[in-house]
Parts: sequence; structure tokens; C-alpha cells
Amino acid sequence: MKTDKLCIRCENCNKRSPLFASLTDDELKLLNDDRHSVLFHEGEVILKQGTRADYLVSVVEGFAKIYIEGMQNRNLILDFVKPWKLMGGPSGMVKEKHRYSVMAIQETLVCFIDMDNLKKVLASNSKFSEQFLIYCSRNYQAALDRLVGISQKQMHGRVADAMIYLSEDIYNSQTIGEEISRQDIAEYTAMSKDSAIRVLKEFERDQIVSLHGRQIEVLDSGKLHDIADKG
Amino acid sequence: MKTDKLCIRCENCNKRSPLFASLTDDELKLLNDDRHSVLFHEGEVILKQGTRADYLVSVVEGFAKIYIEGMQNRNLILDFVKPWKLMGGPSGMVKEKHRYSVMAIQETLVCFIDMDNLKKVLASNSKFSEQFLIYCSRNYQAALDRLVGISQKQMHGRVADAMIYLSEDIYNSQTIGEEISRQDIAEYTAMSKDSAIRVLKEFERDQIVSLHGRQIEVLDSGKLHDIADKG
DNA sequence: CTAATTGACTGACCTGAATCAGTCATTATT
DNA sequence: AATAATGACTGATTCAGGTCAGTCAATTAG
Repeated sequence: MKTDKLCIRCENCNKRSPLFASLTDDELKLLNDDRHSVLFHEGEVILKQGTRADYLVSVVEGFAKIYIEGMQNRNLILDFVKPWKLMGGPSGMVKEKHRYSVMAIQETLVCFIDMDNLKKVLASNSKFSEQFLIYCSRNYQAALDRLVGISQKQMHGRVADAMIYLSEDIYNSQTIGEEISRQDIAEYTAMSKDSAIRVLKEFERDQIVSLHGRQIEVLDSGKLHDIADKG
Repeated sequence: MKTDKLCIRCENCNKRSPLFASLTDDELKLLNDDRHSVLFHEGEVILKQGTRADYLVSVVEGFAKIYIEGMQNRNLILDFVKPWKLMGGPSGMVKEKHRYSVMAIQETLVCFIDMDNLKKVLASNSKFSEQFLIYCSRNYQAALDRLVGISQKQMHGRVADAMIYLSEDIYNSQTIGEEISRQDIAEYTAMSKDSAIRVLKEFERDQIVSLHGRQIEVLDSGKLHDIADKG
């Protein structure tokens, strides 16, 4: 980890979360107190499940995954994150331990914002506080969607969901980059790595995707949506 | 549905959610505008998935279940609710459609609070707004816990979780009341009704619970926790 | 009082998906 | 250059859990 990137002060930072748009300069200055930014390399843990949630973490640059370390060393990937996703909020609000870990998938620059300062700003700016609440609501709704998907769809549907999510929401492209491993797909879809590989291969056989090493190209997004809807 | 119960004004209501404790009389008066309380009978739908989320719903008296209507007519019960649980908040904040339905399991009295009034109060009272945010965070964390439980535990562990939750958090008693059907347990644990029955019978055989019709008595809470932890 | 319905329960069967034991290709190590 | 390690991939096997068909007891309807 090095800290030599130029994320000096919140007020000037053009990479800040759009959520922070409604803040005044003074409020940004407050968030800037005790704030520090750190560059993480691929595979490094940005935030570890079980540690005290003293900071709100903002992804400024790069790519990471949020995952829960469950039972018997099985992980469940909650989300893949790019700028400008905030993390640690929900746990931070209740000053508890983090319920998930975050790991850099690529070189990733993040900002650690002191939770007490965040709370002060939330108290002083009701517009911001409303937006933060909406932001948390969306996280909740996403969790509910995954709950239904994981509990009611079977492998093909879940992999289709993952392909759709990755290509449409994360990569905004037909091709899913090679930073996502088969293991990641398995942990995102709550299945074994072998099964994930099998399903992907079947999708390839059926001309739904084409596989080039780790890279996945979506060929037939329509069919993908069908499979995702059918379950 | 009838509305003849004596839930007249928020300011005097001793049954209001403890979350509302930090509100002033004026703020309660604001929430009271357009507020209405309704009594629902067993089996009646209090809140229907897909309808516009214009109200925050507060359970004042009774017992209900929150569930998502998923694919192929399968439901997933998110939670059993007693007073003074609030519902519809997260969807309401984003003025979207409700992501879940709520059905009365027993005769249940609920209060519908206008979402715009709630937003005004959230904006005016930062203490309340913080508590509401914490409340939403807890919902989110609960969803994450269920996500891990459902995706990583197998039947016995999931049923054990359900038994623990129902007896320790909902009923505060060794015995789980007969208003919970086997189907409910199946929908809460994301498994088929037949499998739920099977596991419960096995628990009875192993002296972990005893079954009297629908009523379930927890005999060995320690063993239940073991099973829940092992998965 | 009988017939129909409902929900708990059970055994037989079947299938989706995990596990295991490997191969192969690629990258890292000595 | 040889060796080890890693990750994608595959087929065979195993098992958890869903489905189905049906019984029984309790309630409801005619």
C-alpha cells in the first residue's frame, strides 16, 4: 500500500461520490479531517469482516469485491464495486463490527472517512441525510433481490443473473473482464466452482456466451434474460 | 377490516414505535395528519408487493409476516413482525413499489403514516433521522445474515435457525405458537413444506423439540444452537 | 350425518448440484 | 530447462433435497 496518489482534499476531489454533491464546502472540510486515502493492490484486503467499523470507505478508483466470510471457509460475494461506491455505512451507523470484507480485484484507491464526522454531517445536512438513507435503502433492496434469486433460482438462472449484472451494470459492455475468476462467479452465485464452470461451458455450447480464458463475452443477451427470468 | 379501535392521535398513543420517542409533539402531530389505522384479520393482506409505497406502516398490535412473492408462486418469508415494527420504509424512501407483501397472521392493528410527512419529520429532526437510518441498517444486516444462512446452511441448520429466531426473538418462550404453519416455516427457511416437516419430525425424534399439532416446544435449545452453528 | 376440504405427515422416487479425482495448459520457481 | 503450482475444465459418483402419491385426523360444508 502506498499513499502517494493525489487525493488531497475532499473539497477539490472530482472523484468524490455523487452522494457528496449536496454538501457545502464546510461540510466537505469536516469530512476531510482525519480522512486518508490508501492504494491497495490486487488481492489486498481493504476492509476486514469483524473489525470495528470506524470508517466509511469510498472507492475512488479501481475495482473490488465485497464478500461475506461464511461458514466452512465459504465466501459469498455480495457485490463488485467500482467508483464511487460507499461501504461500511450500515455497520458504521450502529458502531458495530463490519459484517463483510472487501478485497481489491485490481489496484484500487479508497478513501477512509471518519464515521463520527460523517454522523455530524448527516445531522447538519438533511438533504444529504435523505440521500444517504435512500442509498442505504437501495443496498437493502439489492440484498432482498439476491435473497430471492439465490433461494429460488437454480444454477442456470443464477449464472445468467450474474452475467447480466456484470455485463450491464459493472462493465457496461458485452465482455466481462478477466479480473473476474470462475471462483468469483461461483461465490457470487452461491454455488461450487465446478458447477459454475459447467454452466458457463453449457452457455458457451448454446451460443449464449463465448469464453476466452477468463474473459466472458455475452453473445445472446436476450436468451440470458430469458434464462434469468425463468429461474 | 374495521377501524373502530382507539388509535386516535399519535401524540397520545402509548403503543407507538419506540423509534418515535425522539419526536416533539409538533412532529407527532404532523405524522398524525393523514394517518389512519386499520384492523386486519388473519390472512388479510396488509401491504401488497407491487403497490406504490406511499405509506410507512407501523404494526401497533397483533402479528404478521413479511414475505416476498417470488417466482413460480413460491414465497420467501423475510420476517415475522409484532409491535412495533415499521414496514415499507426502504421502498418508501425511493418512492417505488413495495418489494414485499405483508399478511396478518393474527388480528392485527396497523397505522399507515404518510410518507411525505415522514420525510418532513426526517428532515427536521436529525436525532430521529439518525435513528431511522440505524433502523434501516439493522434491516440490511438482517438480510445479509439470512443471505448467508440460506445459501450456506443446509436444511437442519436452517430449521434450527428458524426455531431459535421464533422462540427467542419472536415468542420469547420455549413454545412457538400455533399461528405458525409448517408452510410458513418452509417459506422462512427456503425449502419445501415436505422437507420442513421431515426435519421437524427428526428434531422431535432426537428430543430437540416436541410437536403438539402446530405448536412447537423447544426442548433442547443448546443442541439447536449447535446445529445452527454447524450449518 | 355424510361428504369434501385442509393440513400434517410418510415412503418411494428422481434430479440438481456438490464432491472427487483427475487432465491439461499456463504461469511461477529453482 | 525442469519442476511446481495454479486455475480452467471434465466425467463419475454421491447425496441433499424436491416431487409425487397417498394416508390420516380435524375441520367445514351440504
